[in-house]
Amino acid sequence: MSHTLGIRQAQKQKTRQALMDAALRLLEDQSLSSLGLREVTRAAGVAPTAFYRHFRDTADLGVALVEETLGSLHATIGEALGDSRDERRIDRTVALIAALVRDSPAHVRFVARERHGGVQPVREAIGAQLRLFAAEVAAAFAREPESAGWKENDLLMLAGVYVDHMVMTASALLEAGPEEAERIGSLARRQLRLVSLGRKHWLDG
Amino acid sequence: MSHTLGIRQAQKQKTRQALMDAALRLLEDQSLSSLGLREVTRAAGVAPTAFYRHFRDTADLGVALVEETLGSLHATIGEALGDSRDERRIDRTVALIAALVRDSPAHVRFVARERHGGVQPVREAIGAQLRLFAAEVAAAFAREPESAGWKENDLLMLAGVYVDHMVMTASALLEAGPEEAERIGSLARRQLRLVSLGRKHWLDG
DNA sequence: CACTTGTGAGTACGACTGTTCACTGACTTG
DNA sequence: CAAGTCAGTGAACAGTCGTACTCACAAGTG
Repeated sequence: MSHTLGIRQAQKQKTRQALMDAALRLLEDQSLSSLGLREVTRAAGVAPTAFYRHFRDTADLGVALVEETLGSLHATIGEALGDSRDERRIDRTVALIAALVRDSPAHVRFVARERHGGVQPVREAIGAQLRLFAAEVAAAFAREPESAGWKENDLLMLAGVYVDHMVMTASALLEAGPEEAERIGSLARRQLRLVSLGRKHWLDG
Repeated sequence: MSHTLGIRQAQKQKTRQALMDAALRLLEDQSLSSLGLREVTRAAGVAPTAFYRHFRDTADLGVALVEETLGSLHATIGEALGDSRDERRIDRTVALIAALVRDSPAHVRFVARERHGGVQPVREAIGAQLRLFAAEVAAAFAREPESAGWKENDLLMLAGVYVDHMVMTASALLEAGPEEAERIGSLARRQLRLVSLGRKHWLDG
């Protein structure tokens, strides 16, 4: 049973999680580049020096937060894209984004904010994850008969539009309150339908 | 001749501009929420207290930077969108973005970064400007015969896709070096063409 | 001319920052 | 059960931060 972590390891993980949770809460109204190490430890109820047992600096913590937010999302998104009927897929995708924003708004806010933020390693971590998503979306499209005749490059282009659009929608849902969620969801679905129409006629000319 | 500012006013403007330029340079590798007042004045070669003569705080300076970056862009963008031929308009739009990024990368980086950044007043200022752009783009589309039968709401939806896409392209051009500019420009043009195809067939069903 | 106004300089303050170090005490291992 | 490991502590370091003062001086006004 190598699964059961020792008491020691378990408590370490707990402190690490406390630091990440505290950081995420503080990041709701500031950027990572202004997040102080002491600030985080204070909010987590830990001595400042304990921070170094888990992260090199706040940028390192940021990268860990990216992993936590986006790392477990690949399976979910692949599932939603598996639907072959266009209308259904759009509905499921938008619903997935809406659920994500509803259930963990702080995580989503963090990623949207730091995607172009002032901390390079975090920007790169997010960029890498999003490129991964785009590749998966492209692969899902490639499996459909509609994609016959498409160049791989163009499939990636299309996937890029989808992924960018998801991030934009998530961000819009965040900035608006829950009362506007339905309006934004409807807007997002129409935009995806527009893109989907473009896809259908891509090879026409 | 009320145009000629007094020597006094002129020097004040000069100091103000020096502060904004210094801030913009510092913001290339950090976010506004971590930008210090002293940091800015030090870089501008001015005493810390002089800052208060021009701005209430760094957030206020940020709003001024938004105005400087986006305020003068409305005319330019309207001109590019005036072209009625689809292909030409796409080329001109992408070229405009590329030129903007080439000529004032720091300004563009600032806007892309703070659009979802940690300083609320700046986020709102950027949001307001982008909504203004979207309205102008929608108005430009509305003038074309292709838009007959379109609901105003759908025109705004289409315009939103355009504006979001411009920001994304600008940001992508920033993160990649100049050697990748052509590849990203080509990608952006294909994505706009996809959207344009969707537009043509929007009323088909 | 004297007078008001506003700009920028200078100083000082208390609070906060990241990082280092020696240390404790609970858990793990032989 | 003893020895070793190591997450977390608390004190001290040299900085930076925003802000509140006072002050000199130049520009515009009557």
